[in-house]
Amino acid sequence: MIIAAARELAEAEGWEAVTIRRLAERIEYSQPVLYSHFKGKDAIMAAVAVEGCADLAVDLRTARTSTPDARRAVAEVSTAYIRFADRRPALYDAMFGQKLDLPFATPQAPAVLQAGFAELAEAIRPHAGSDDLGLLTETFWAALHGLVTLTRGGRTPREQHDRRLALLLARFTH
Amino acid sequence: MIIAAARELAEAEGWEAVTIRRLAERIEYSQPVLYSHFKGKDAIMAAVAVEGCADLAVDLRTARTSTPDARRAVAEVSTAYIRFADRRPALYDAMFGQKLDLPFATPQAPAVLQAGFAELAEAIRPHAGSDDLGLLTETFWAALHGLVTLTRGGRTPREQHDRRLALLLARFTH
DNA sequence: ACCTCGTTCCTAGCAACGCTAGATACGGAG
DNA sequence: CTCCGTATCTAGCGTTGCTAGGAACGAGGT
Repeated sequence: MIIAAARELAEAEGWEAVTIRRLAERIEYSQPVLYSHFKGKDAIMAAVAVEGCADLAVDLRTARTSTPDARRAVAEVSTAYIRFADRRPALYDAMFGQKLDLPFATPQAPAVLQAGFAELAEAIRPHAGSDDLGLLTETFWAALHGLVTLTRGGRTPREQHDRRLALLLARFTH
Repeated sequence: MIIAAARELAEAEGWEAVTIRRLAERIEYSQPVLYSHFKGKDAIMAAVAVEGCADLAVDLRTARTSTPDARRAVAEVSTAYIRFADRRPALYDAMFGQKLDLPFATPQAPAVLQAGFAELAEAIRPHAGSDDLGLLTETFWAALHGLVTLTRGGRTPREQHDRRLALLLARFTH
């Protein structure tokens, strides 16, 4: 209930509107109850983020397996990634925007997280050449993440988002 | 005084430690005085961010003009960018991390901001080929920004940062 | 039937936050 | 000597994350 309420509220009004008091009110318990389930607000956000990772992994997988063409697959995965960030800004924010004490690039990372990364890696693999797949995937991921955050923050005009993505893809596929 | 105090405090303890009360205490005035100079905390952060943009532009310029070799120039500019983000995390955060009501990719954008972007663009220009220089610069910038934020947020291990940058450069220069 | 005990939940409160209303001190202009 | 705009203050509002301490309640033993 707590996670669901936090997610709904965040997606509806943004994370700054998510307060312990409002969550408590919404689930019809008092505030201290939340602290007996989570260490604090950050832990609740982390839980929502993990849910979000699972969703993203699903999106990426269906995008990647939607076509046998290796070049189109990367494009599909990329647009799926960007679309996810675009349609679920609060979720994306919890996952990749904030400080978040989740183990990420380590074996203890949540499985859903590794699954999403693996989808990206599989899409990239045909274009890796002799480069290290893991590192290349991280680099490509960073580029996607940068496009998303700069556009979202208003640093980069939204209009030509597609053309920027095309430029990126042109440099990462061959 | 306000901007200087905010910047020092942010660089020393991070933005979450920067409160109006502490700033007021540090400059030895009462809190309302700050509100007669800035509309609110966000405006103070924006002012610090503009200062940071000027600093970054200087760093990028000296990096770009440090070598006549076009390929090395991009590399120098990139490492300068990353180093700036690494050594002044709070400043970088104010500039590109937060919501920030500054005009960015418009003619009204602060001159210092456009100056920094122009340095990036000049470094990229020799490798643009037939691509639109502005869009390509934005894309490259996004990739750098992604590398910075993912590493900073712990999403990507810091160790092989250099190799990731090398991969990125290999794809953006030719 | 009664007492005990762990669990679950609540009311109440702390310290800190961003921000604002209203009052006060002070200097130059008439 | 008065007036008035400016600069500054004290005090306080409403909100935040989080916690201390106590009340209610069901299971288990005597």
